[in-house]
Amino acid sequence: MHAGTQKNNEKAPQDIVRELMTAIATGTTFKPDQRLVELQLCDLFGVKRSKIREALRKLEHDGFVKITRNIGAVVAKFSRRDIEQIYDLLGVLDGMAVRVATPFIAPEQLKSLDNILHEMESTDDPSLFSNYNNEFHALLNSFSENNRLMKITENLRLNVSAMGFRSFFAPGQISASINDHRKIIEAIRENKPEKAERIMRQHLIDAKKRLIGWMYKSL
Amino acid sequence: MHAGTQKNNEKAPQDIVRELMTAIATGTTFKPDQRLVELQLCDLFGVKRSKIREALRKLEHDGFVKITRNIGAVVAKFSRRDIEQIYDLLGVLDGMAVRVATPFIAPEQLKSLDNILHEMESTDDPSLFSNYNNEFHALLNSFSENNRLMKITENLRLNVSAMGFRSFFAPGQISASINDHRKIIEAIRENKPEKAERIMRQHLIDAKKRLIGWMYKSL
DNA sequence: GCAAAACTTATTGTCAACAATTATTTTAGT
DNA sequence: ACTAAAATAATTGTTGACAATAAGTTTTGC
Repeated sequence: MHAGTQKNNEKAPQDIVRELMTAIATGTTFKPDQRLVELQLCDLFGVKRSKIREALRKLEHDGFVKITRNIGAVVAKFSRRDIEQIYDLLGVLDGMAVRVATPFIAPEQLKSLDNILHEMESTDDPSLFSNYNNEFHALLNSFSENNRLMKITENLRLNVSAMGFRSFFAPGQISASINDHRKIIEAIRENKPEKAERIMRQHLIDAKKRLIGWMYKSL
Repeated sequence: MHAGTQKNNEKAPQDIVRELMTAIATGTTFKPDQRLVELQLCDLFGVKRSKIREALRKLEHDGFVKITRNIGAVVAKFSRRDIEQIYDLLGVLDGMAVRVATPFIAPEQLKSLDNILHEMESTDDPSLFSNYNNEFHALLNSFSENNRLMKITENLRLNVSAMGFRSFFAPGQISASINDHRKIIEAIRENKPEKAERIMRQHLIDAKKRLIGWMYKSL
């Protein structure tokens, strides 16, 4: 069925944002610096221009596109500096989350974290691994019961994905990540918030270094 | 160039957001739970409805209003939990900022921080003090050269202001704040990033406790 | 042939009218 | 006088048309 004919109406504008966001984040449909033409998106998503415009504004606010007046939206391109900024922020925020959450994490919650870790251990597909990794951190952050923190970190992670490469292609990233997560779970089990925070911070600093080193290895 | 003069039109939509944001944040014009009617805002700002709508969406995204379908925007109301969340986040983010910045802060930058501190010492108007306080933290955060962090913390601080009370009415807040800032500057001068971070964190934890204690003193 | 100017097309920005929904007032019944 | 239903008004949501601007194409002058 063609784009125009929606028997029963209405994709929620929120869904458009989601779809566009993941389309950008996975990099399957749109690439950095690509221009996003409103009418084309209308066709693609089968909605009217007002919805698309609204969605694009939200995406701009979240850093996925850059909108220039009379020119429109282009997919954001991230610099080395951007990557460093994002990982630094994730370090302190994820660290805070695990510190706050640790004293209150119930055994079954710990178990669910452990389950995700097991999934991570049983795959070597970087893309799949990345999904589990995001799941792990998102779940852990949710235990902090700070929904602002949740939203910020979720957004930062999506931005990382939107950079167009898979972080876990960097050599050593996967095994180091598994190791770190194991240590984090251990610290939670021991009910040592500060220790968990320290490990989490270092975990993201190391990931940043490995990633940057891999991306700019030729330099 | 102020509100009202619409001979030649064109107030940038960005300016509308700013004005509305500060109007909400200062609490002079709008109060929590107040409904913001689009046409009234059009009148007030002398712009068309499309601009207002766009501005309101941005404000919603930043947490200043809540938009409900077919009802519209109402000024956000913050709970005790919100305050705790915001201060916790500010603690780790401002802490990170000062840690990252400390090794690179030049003498004249330190001087400008010191100048703001002197201004803080020479007033006892809580509202004015609050402005200087925001200025201090914003300047310090800018030295971290992490513009994402800048944006996040700026927003969180505006949210604090939007709560409709002035944080520095809480007893002891002003003198304790001056003391903490002095210690932070000292740590920067000694070039001790981790120490500065620790003090900054504690600074915001203490502020949170004092504020919460004051707000809910009857309990 | 090439650069600049003029023209054409494509795209975004703005607006006013209308539709859909919610809030308020009036009316009717007991 | 009170409640519930109906009617009215106020408000937000959506759309298509048009204006303003940028991008692309052809023409012109040299």
